[in-house]
Amino acid sequence: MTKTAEVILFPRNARTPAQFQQWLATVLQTFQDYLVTRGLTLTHQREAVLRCLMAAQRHLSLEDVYAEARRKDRTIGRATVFRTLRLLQECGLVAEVGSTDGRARFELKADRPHHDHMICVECGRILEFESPMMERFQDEAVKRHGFVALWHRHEIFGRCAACRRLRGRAS
Amino acid sequence: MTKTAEVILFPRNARTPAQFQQWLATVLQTFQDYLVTRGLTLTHQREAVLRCLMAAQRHLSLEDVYAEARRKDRTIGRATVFRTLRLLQECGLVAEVGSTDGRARFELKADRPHHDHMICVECGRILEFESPMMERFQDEAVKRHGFVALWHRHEIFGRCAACRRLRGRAS
DNA sequence: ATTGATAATGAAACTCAGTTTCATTGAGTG
DNA sequence: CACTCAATGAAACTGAGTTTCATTATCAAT
Ligand SMILES: [Mn+2]
Ligand SMILES: [Mn+2]
Ligand SMILES: [Zn+2]
Ligand SMILES: [Zn+2]
Repeated sequence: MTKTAEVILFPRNARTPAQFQQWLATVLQTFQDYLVTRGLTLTHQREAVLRCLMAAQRHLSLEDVYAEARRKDRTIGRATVFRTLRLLQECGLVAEVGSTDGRARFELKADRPHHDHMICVECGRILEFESPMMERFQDEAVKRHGFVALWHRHEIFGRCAACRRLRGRAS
Repeated sequence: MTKTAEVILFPRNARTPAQFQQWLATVLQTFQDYLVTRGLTLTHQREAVLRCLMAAQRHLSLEDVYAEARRKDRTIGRATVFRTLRLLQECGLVAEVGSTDGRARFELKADRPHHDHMICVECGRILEFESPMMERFQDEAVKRHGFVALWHRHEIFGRCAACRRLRGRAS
């Protein structure tokens, strides 16, 4: 049987400031291109939201983004953050991720391959992993049922290694 | 490469009335056993909620169960349905399933093996399938990260065969 | 039967993440 | 400078889910 390859994607590999700027420029361009097709413009508020997500080393909630963006610009509104997150999802740059506390989290899809999530019910940490074999058998299953997949969500809830070590043998 | 085995579980295989009664008795007993350990009792309201889920040929929302149970007993309350659904989840008889309309759906885990879901974004239909291979590679991935899985949710959103036929070539 | 303790219930109120409204501001055009 | 319309943020609204609370059912011990 073929070997599975999995990779932890967070924390994101360090980028030099120069590399970050490069990446930022690319992603901003992608966003702007989308906005143009909709007759919209890339405002500084919209850019701020995107920058927050790009700088983050974890999955942010709407409220997280709002708080973070607000540190730079005291007047930015929750509504704008909400609307920008929707735009970013529409153009495929951002995806929603499950959580254990009832608040949706968001992640950049920009520069990363598809992956699934393990979510720790203890500490809320989200572990990202890839499993090409799982994706492969999923494709098979979908085809077999004449279904056409648009997107999927595969989230495994449980306890992460760190929390198990901390709490001892109790599961 | 090994062949994957998938089975559509809904609509549930027909049961003779006698078989249904048998099944009902078993499941009710399981529920009651759990309630006893908590010092609670199996009331007729609680039984009604469970009966609704057992009789249903589709995934019901809280509101669905409430409406259905209400047809039998005009005074049953939304709060009781809510609380009963929670009890049923706690004892492992019922699980929550995703949806496309923002309302959680529930399904009996009672007599069925683990399975995942394909959810049609067009008609809301929920297709159930099993993929032992997927589960296998999932287990591998989980172990590799020192994670302990408690439960998981694997939901594929897209268009079902029926809706694609209806709407023509457009995806 | 009567009492007292506690489980159970349902109507209504509340929560809160998410979403919309609306008056105002800003950016661009002729 | 008008004029148009995208964009914004404060505040109001929404609605699934959840809790509160006054009332009712259950049942064990008199
Ligand atoms: Mn996947
Ligand atoms: Mn599964
Ligand atoms: Zn953890
Ligand atoms: Zn469909």
